[in-house]
Amino acid sequence: MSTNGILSRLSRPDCLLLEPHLEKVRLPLGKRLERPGRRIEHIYFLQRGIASVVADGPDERGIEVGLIGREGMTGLAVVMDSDRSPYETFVQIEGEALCMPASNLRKRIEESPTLRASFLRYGHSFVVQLASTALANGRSKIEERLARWLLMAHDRIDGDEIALTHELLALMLGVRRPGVSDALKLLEKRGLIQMDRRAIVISDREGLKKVSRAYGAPEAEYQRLFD
Amino acid sequence: MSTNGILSRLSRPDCLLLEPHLEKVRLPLGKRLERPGRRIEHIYFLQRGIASVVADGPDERGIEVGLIGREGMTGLAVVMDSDRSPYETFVQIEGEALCMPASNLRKRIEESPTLRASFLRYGHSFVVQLASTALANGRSKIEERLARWLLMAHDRIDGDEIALTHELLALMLGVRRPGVSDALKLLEKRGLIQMDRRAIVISDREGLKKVSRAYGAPEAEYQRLFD
DNA sequence: CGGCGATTGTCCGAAAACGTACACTAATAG
DNA sequence: CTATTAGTGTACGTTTTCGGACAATCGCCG
Repeated sequence: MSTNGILSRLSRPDCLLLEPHLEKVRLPLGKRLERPGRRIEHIYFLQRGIASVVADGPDERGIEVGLIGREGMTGLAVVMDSDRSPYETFVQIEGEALCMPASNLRKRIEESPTLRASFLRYGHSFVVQLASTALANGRSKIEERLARWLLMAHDRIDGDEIALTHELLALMLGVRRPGVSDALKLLEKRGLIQMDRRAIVISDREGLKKVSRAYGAPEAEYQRLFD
Repeated sequence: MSTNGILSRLSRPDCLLLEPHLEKVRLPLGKRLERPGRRIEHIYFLQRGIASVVADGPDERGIEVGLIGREGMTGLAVVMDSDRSPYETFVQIEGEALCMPASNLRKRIEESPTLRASFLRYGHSFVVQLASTALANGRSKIEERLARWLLMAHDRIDGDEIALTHELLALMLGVRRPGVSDALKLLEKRGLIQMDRRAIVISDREGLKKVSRAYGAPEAEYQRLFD
């Protein structure tokens, strides 16, 4: 069922439990899927595109703490028996998702322990992603964090072209825009990527992995738990 | 029951469900409560002292991503239907905990939805803490991150004296040791802390909060969910 | 009391990232 | 086809942090 990593791995019964509530929706660029401190109304199982979870300090600009694509879902707070989170989630690269009301999800995971377990396991891999972001932010330089981000985005799209601007990337990483431009050029010089206007093409994944030291842990955890 | 923030807020029945399995243990400095990639054998509900969750890059030194004290528990991965995590958890400031086998916890949370919900809610506040660490690591300078760490530690101890060395703090924050010494002196000059050998005394919590811009979100979330 | 190890203070040059400004260039609209 | 604008390249001095070294100091043990 679906091209979503969580849904496609559900058992037949769990699948049937959700199906009546799922509705296909488009995810236009910039659409807000969750707002900080506001009740979560809908859960999105992404099929295409990328959403960012962004933390804002009290006064200052935000920084991305998590990335969600076709492997995952939004609204983990609901799975964790909460109903909101202090962070914002919005569409970074347009796509589609299957959407369902949070209240329905809450009921379904009470009915099916295996369904709940699936969501919790994804939640665990997301937790590892958060920790890995904290590690990267604390110990890696821009070039390395950029490589990590590109790899994570690459995992979540079709093809090798990631369409976004340096400006956006800078916002995500919480650094200056010229810092991103410089780092990208370094990666290009090493033959790891190519740059077009508004787009980056991944040409050497393995090379990027060597550059980015913090990539891999969440991905390994996801695979361990789902395969 | 107990001085642990989670346990003390459980309902009577949930309490009785856990009590037979809990055993009081000492937490000596440096004790490893979880090892990266290894099966989690025991869950610890801290009563006193502080444990650190540390992420290590493949080759390099680690960095702290989370802090656990009397408000919380270790072994969240088990609650998330996993059995291990890629990160290490060890005792940073000695204390005591109530300890139970992971297998028992797994069974109890299947028996009691309300018990599971309690753990999940704590898990949510911990997720927010991870995100907040990622924010601080990405956007704050050493002095600000240090203020945040001191506040988080202060929340988890009795009194105002935090006993540890600059060296340890540097490891936690993922920065150089002299960087910590310098930042501490800045905080001392502002009258926010006092320094003894191997110890730091908090003298102005509110002042520290002003310095540390990333403090507060996880704490607010914990309070919202538990009170 | 003297010595020793652990802890902290201080300094150096170098690297990384900052904030800001401005020129250039490609896509787009009129 | 030109004018406009978003996106990118580049440059400046400054701040922050790094990596490493070394001196000073404290607490403890013999």
